[in-house]
Amino acid sequence: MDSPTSKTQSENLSSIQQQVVDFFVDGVRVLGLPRSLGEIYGLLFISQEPLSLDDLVQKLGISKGSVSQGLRTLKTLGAVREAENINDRRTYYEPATDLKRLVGGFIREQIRPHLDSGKSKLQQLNQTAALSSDPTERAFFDERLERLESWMKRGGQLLPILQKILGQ
Amino acid sequence: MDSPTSKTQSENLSSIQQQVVDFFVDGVRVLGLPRSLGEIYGLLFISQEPLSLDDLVQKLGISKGSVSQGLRTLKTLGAVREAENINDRRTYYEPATDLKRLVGGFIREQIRPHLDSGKSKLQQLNQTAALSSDPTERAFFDERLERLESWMKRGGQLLPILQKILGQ
DNA sequence: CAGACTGTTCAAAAAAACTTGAACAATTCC
DNA sequence: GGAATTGTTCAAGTTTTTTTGAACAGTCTG
Repeated sequence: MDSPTSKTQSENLSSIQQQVVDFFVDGVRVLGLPRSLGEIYGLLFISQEPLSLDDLVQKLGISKGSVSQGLRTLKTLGAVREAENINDRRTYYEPATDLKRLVGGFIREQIRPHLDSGKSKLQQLNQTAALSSDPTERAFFDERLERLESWMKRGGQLLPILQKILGQ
Repeated sequence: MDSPTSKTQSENLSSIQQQVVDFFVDGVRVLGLPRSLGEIYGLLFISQEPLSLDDLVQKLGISKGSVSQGLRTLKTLGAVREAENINDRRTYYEPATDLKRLVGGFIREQIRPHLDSGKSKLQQLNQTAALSSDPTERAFFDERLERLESWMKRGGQLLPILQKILGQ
C-alpha cells in the first residue's frame, strides 16, 4: 500500500527524524531492549521541543499502550524526564542526553540485578559442590567455581570504571 | 510426566551440572544469545572431559541441530575449541575459560559490527542534516549529531580498555 | 564400494518477546 | 456532578527468534 522501505515508517516523520529513529532502534536492539524504546527515545532525541504521549503515538504510528509502557521504562532507566513549565494538562517528555546518566541507568536496571542474582547462585553452587564425594571431581568443581567467582568479581569492578570512563 | 522444576532438565545431569547450566543460560540471556548456547557452554564448562556433539545432545536433551549450530557459534566466539589427541572419529569440544578470550570474541562478533554500522549511519545522517534550510533547526541537528558522534567515539575507546581490564 | 557413522542445513513448528487496543482509573474543567 | 481528557493495564494478537527433525553431504571402515 505504501513505501516498502523500513519497518518504522509513518508519513509524519521527516527524513532525518526517520534516520535517527532507525539509528536508535538498532542501538536498543544491541542492548536487548524492545524496538519501541528506540523509536520513542530516538524521536525525543531529535526533537527540539518536548513531546507528549499523544505526539509520540501520532508521529511514530505505534499504539498508546506501547508508548505508555515505553516511556515508563525509559523513565526508569533515567533516559527521559518530564519537561517542566509546560502549560498543558498533558505531560511532555524530553530525553536525557548525557552518557553518564544513560549508562548509569542501564547498569543499575539491567546489569546489576543479573550480577547480584549470579552471585547468589554461585553461593548455592558452592554448597552443591561441597557434596561431591570424589576428591578429584571435588577439586575440579572448586577450580571452576573459583573461576566463575573471579569473573563475577571482575564484572563488579568493571561497572564503576565503565561509568567513570563514559561519564565525563 | 517427570519433574516439573526447571525448563532445562534431563535426567542425565547431576545437580551441580544442572545448576551450572542454568547459571550460563541466564548469563547468555543477558548477552542476547540463545539459551542453547548457555546450555552447551555451561555443560562443557563443568565437565572434566571434552564432550562430543552426541554427548551434548544426550545430556542436555536438545536437538542435534541446536547443538551443531550452537557449537558453531561458540567456536566463532572463541568460546569453545576442539580437543586434541582424541582417538575417535568424533570431534570433542572443550570450553575456553579465560575471560580475555571470551570477552574478545564477544566484542569482535557482537559489538564491533554494530559500532561500525552505527558510524556509517552517522555519516549518512550528517548528509541529511545538511539539507535542512532552517538555521535554528540545522544548528540543533548538528549539536545532536555531534553528541552521537562523541558517544560512538567513547564506545570505540572503551573496547580496548575493557579487554585490558578483563584480560589479565 | 556399501553400510555405518558424524555432522550440517534449513523449512516448518514451537516458544518467547513485543505490540495492540479496549476497558478502566484518574484527573480536570465547566 | 458529569463530560471530556490523559494515561495505565493487561489479555489477546502479532511478530520475531529459537528449536526441531528429517533430509543430505561427507567420511571412515571393513
